[in-house]
Amino acid sequence: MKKYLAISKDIREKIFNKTYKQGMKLPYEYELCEEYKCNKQTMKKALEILVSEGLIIRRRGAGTFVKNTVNTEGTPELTYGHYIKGFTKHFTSLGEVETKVLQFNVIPSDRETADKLKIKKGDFVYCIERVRKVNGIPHVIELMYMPISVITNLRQEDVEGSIYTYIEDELGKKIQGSNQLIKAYPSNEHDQSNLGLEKNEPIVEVEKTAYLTTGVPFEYSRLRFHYKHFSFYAVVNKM
Amino acid sequence: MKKYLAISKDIREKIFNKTYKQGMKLPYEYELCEEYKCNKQTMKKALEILVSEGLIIRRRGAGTFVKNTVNTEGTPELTYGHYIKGFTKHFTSLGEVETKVLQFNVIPSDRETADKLKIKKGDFVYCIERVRKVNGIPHVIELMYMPISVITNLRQEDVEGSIYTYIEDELGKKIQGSNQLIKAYPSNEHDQSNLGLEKNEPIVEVEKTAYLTTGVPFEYSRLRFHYKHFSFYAVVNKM
DNA sequence: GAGTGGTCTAGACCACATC
DNA sequence: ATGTGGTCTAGACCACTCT
Repeated sequence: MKKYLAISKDIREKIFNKTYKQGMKLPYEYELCEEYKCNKQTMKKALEILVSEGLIIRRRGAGTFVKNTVNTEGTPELTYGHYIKGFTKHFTSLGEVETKVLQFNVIPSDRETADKLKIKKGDFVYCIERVRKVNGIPHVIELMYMPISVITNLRQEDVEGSIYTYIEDELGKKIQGSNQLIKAYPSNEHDQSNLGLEKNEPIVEVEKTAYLTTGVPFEYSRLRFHYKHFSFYAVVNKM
Repeated sequence: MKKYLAISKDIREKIFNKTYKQGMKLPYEYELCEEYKCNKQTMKKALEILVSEGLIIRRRGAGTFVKNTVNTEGTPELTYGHYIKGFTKHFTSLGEVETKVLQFNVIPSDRETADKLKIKKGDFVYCIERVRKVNGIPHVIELMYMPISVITNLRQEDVEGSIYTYIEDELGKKIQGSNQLIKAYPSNEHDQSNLGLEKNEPIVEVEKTAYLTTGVPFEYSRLRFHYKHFSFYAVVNKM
């Protein structure tokens, strides 16, 4: 285990433990270095993680403090947040994940899909449409495109389960991350019937391009969430 | 200017310049160190910024590469994104910002507002409701609460302009950041008449708690955006 | 095996808020 | 003026990818 991750984990726990309470000043950097037997830079890196998570703030000349706004009760991390591991792993803690496959075809890519996936227009892609439910409640309609040259031999049974698990465990490829554009729209009839929405109720669309550690894009998708099952929590630190 | 910011700025420009093109390998770390006459750690910090912006990826044993998904044409940064500087500064490049004040009162805080602002229920807060327009087009209805003990002597003319400018320039206080929860909802009649929405069109609500560098919360607000004028771009890197 | 980037240390000096 | 956290350097060693 990397030292800076171990340290940040320990201090994070102390914040949730209320060993370090809201608004409280943490020991000075050099004291923490002694406590954890590490160098200044390592401690800095550990604390930077907690800053980016919105748990602490650091002020030159003053010290390091637990933020007043920390929610030490239930973590609000049921939110969309860092959804990179895929739907299954993200929601599996909440209940039973079910998948209904609406479409599973191989088609020639159109201009936009080809652009996003950095392939040639007309190159074949999987076109997958699925409804994902948690405890029987529909959360999202996923419309995904994946190049058959990258994600090889995808089968119906993989599509009914976790595609990300297939990519990582079966194909042995590593996922790097994704770019996501989040917007809201009025729902259409397709959304309404599949997600159980009223006519005036909206969806939140996430347009997502995901790629492997090699830099190769492997997924372009449009995820249409029931508005009640989408929230995004962001911590914004100035500069 | 900090060295690592200067370096990351220069390399960022080279990516947008196409001096470094999509998918291209950057020089090795030690070569970049020589080029910019800096230490390994400083270069690492500079490149980390570009990683977090989604412009490059680094792979141990392989090298540093410009991402294939970089949009080197128009920056998509008209998005909500890092909206910390406040609406005025964020949108001022897009056109003329107008503000219509619907409410400007001092009221006793309710339980929820007091909790968020870490004050006692009943402590007085400014209650401000404004419609913000860009080039005459309404973008958002802002409903804001600020403790009168923190944001002192706010006047009608400040509320008609930029409150953030008042806080920083007149009061000389520094803004640290904010926590934001983003969700979509069907619009109500108030939204429809003020934002020019049809009955079936939604809004995106941002629930925001902002605080000063001292850790003191100074703003709790609910921003209701016209759905066409809200988008959020996120780069998610695994782990 | 060669060559990448990642982690960690030790120490000098700087910028900033107020102990 | 003091004492915080921030930046920068120099160098050792480790982990991973690609032949």
